[in-house]
Amino acid sequence: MHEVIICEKPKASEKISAALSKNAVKKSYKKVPYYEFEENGKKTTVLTAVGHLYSLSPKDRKQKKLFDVEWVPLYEKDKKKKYVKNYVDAIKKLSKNADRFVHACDYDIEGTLIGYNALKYACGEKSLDNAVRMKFSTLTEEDLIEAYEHPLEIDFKQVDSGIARHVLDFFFGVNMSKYLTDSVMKATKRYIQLSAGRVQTPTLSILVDREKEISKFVPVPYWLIKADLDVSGVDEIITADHKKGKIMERKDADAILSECEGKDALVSGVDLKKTKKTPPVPFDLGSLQSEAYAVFGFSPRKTQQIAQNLYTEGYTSYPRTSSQKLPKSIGYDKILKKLSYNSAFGKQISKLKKPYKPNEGKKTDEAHPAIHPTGLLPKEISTDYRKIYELITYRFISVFGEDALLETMKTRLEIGKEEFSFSKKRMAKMGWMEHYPFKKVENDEFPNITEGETIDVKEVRAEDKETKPPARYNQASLIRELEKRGLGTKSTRANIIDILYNRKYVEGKKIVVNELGEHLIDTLKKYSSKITSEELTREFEEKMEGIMEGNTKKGEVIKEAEVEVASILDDIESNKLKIGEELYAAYRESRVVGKCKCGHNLILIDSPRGGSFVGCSGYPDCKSTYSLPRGASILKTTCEKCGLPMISFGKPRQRACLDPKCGKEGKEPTNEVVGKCPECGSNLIKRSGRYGEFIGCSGFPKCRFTQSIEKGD
DNA sequence: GCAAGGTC
Repeated sequence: MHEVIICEKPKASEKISAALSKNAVKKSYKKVPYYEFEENGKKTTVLTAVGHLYSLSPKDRKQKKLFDVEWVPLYEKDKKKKYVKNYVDAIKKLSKNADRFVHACDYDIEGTLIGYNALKYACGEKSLDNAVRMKFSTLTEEDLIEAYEHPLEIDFKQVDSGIARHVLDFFFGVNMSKYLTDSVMKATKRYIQLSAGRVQTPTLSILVDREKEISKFVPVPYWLIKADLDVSGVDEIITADHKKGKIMERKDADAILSECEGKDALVSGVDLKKTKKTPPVPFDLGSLQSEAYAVFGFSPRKTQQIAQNLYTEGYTSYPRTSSQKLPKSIGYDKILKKLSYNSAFGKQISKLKKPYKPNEGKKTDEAHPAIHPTGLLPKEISTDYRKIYELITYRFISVFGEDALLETMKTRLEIGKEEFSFSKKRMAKMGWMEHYPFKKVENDEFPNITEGETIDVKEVRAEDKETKPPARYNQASLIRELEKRGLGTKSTRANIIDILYNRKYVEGKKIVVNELGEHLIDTLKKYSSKITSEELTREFEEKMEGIMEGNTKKGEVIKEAEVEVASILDDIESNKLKIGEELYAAYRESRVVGKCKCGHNLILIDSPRGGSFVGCSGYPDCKSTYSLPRGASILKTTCEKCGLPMISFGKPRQRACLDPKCGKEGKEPTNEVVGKCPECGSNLIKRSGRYGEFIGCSGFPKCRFTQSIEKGD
C-alpha cells in the first residue's frame, strides 16, 4: 500500500509529515523537498505543490473571442514560473505507484482547486477515485492528526466553484483586455497594452472617482482664531485655539478679534487626564504594508517581497496572512528567549512582564498566525531587509508590553467673552512604546498654570484657511481601501496596484490618474458599467456560493458569463475605431513631456525592444527624436539654451538637456550616408547617440535597424 | 500577452 499526500506549499508538507510520523525522512527530487515514512506496512509520501500548478489557457489563441479554455501547467504559460516545473515533475514521478491519495491543501476554494488539479493532471485522473480530503484550520499537530484520521470526501461542488471563478475572471479580463488593445491597434496601428479585470478596473475606478472629486472641489475660505500666549516661566510662545474652531464668515472672525483686543487671558480651568494606550496588535500582511509605507516609505509590493524572503530564510513567519492573532502554540516564550541573544532586542524583552500575554487584533486567518519573528537571528542582511525585520520584531515584542499612559493637560482660557483652549501631552508611562521605536512619542513640557491666574496675551490673530479637497490615495491607503471593500486578496492587492502603474493608467507616490486611466474608465462604463464597479466581485461571490450549495451548475454559470461577455465584446468591436482613437489620444496626452522645437508636443514613446525614447507628436512632418540614457527621468524644467526639457540620469544623478548635442556648438555632425538599410532600403546614416556613434536607418523611428560601427569602418 | 489567484 502506497499513500500520497498532496500539500499546498513546502512549509505545509514539512509540518504535515512531522505531525503524522516521527520517522519521516526528508528527501528531495530536482531540489523539491518531499517526505517519506512507513508505518504498519503502509508507505506514505508527502508531496507539495507551490500554490497553483496549472493555469487557464485558450485552446486556440487565434480565435477572436477566447471562451474555449483548458488547464495547462503554469510554467508553460509564464516564463517566470519555471521553478514550478520541478514541483509538477516531483509529484508526477513520486505518485506513480500510489493507490491512495490524500488532498491536504488549505481548506478554502483556491486550496481545494490547487489539490484537485494536482491530482487530476499530475497524479492522473484515476487518482481522484481513491482520494480523500483532509480538513484542518491550523497547521498544529493535533489538528493535522485529527484531520488525517477523520478524512472527508473531496467536495466537488467546491472544486466547481473554484473553476468557475477562474473561468469567469478569464472571460472578462482576458477578452476585454484583448479587445481594448486591438481597438487601438486597428484605429492607429500602435501597440499599447491595455487591460481590464474584475479587480483592477474597479480599483482604477476608485482612483478616478477620487480624481473627479478633487477636480470639482471648490475651496471655501474659513478662519481659525489663535491666541499667542506669553506664559511666565515658559520660553516658547504657547498658542491657544478658539473654541469655535472653523469660522466661516470674516465678520464673525473680526468680531472675535475686536472683543479680544488688548485683553489678557484668564485661566478658567485646568484639566489633567490620563489615558491608556493599549499595545498594538501584531501584523497581518496589510497592516505590515501600511506601517512599512508610513515608517520607511516602502511600497506594499516591496514590503511583501522582503517579508516573503525573510520567511524563506526562516527569520520570520508566513507573511500572506490576514491573522492578527498569536496563538500560544507558536511558542512565544521560546521565540522571545532566542531573540534575547540580540542585545538590543534583549534589552526590551527583559522589561516584559511574565507570564507573556500578547495583545491581539480581531482579524483571523484559518491557515496562519500573525506575522512574527521565529527567533532565528539574521546575520548579514541588507539595510532594507533589516528595516522590515526590525519592524516585525519590535512590533512583536511590543505586543507583549504594558499599556502606555498618556497624560493630557487641557487648559481653558477666557479672553474677554471669548473662550480659548490649548492642550499639552506627555507620556506618564512609556509601557509598550518603549519597545517600539517606530512610533512618535509626544512629550510636551507642561506649563505651570493654575485656575484663576492671568496670562499675558501677545497677540490674537485670525489665520486665513481654505477647505481642502479629499486627499489622493497612496499605495498603502489604497490597499486599505481595497481590503475594506473586499476587492482582491491579501496576496494580490500589491500586484494589482503595480499593474495600474505599469499600464501607465496612474503615476506618482500620491496616486494621480492620468488621461489614459480616466478615459479607459469612461469608455468601459459605456460598454459595461459592471466591470468598472465592485459589484462584479459581489456577483461572482454569489455565483460561487450558489455552485457550492448545489443551487446552480458550474456549466450554467459559465455559459451565462460567455453570453454576457460576448455581447459586450461585440459592442466594443462595432465601435472599435472610435474607442481606439480616443484611447490612443488619451495615452499620448499622458505621455507629453514638453514642447518640440517645431511647436508640437514631445512625447515619451516606449520602444518595442524595451526602453523608451522621446519623439515629436508632429511625426511624420517632424522627425525629431531623442534617445534617453538608461534610468533617465524627464524633468519639468526646460533648457535655457534651447527650450527642450531637461533630463536627469546616471549615478550620481546629473542634469542635462534632452538634446545631447545642445551646448556643443558648431559640432553638429552632418549625417553621413554610409549605405543602404538592409531592412527597408532607405539610407543608412551615422548617428551619434549618448554612448557614441552608431549606424542607424534614416527611416527611424519607422524602421529601427541599427548596427554598431566596426573598427576600420 | 492579456485576469486573478495561489506560491517560491
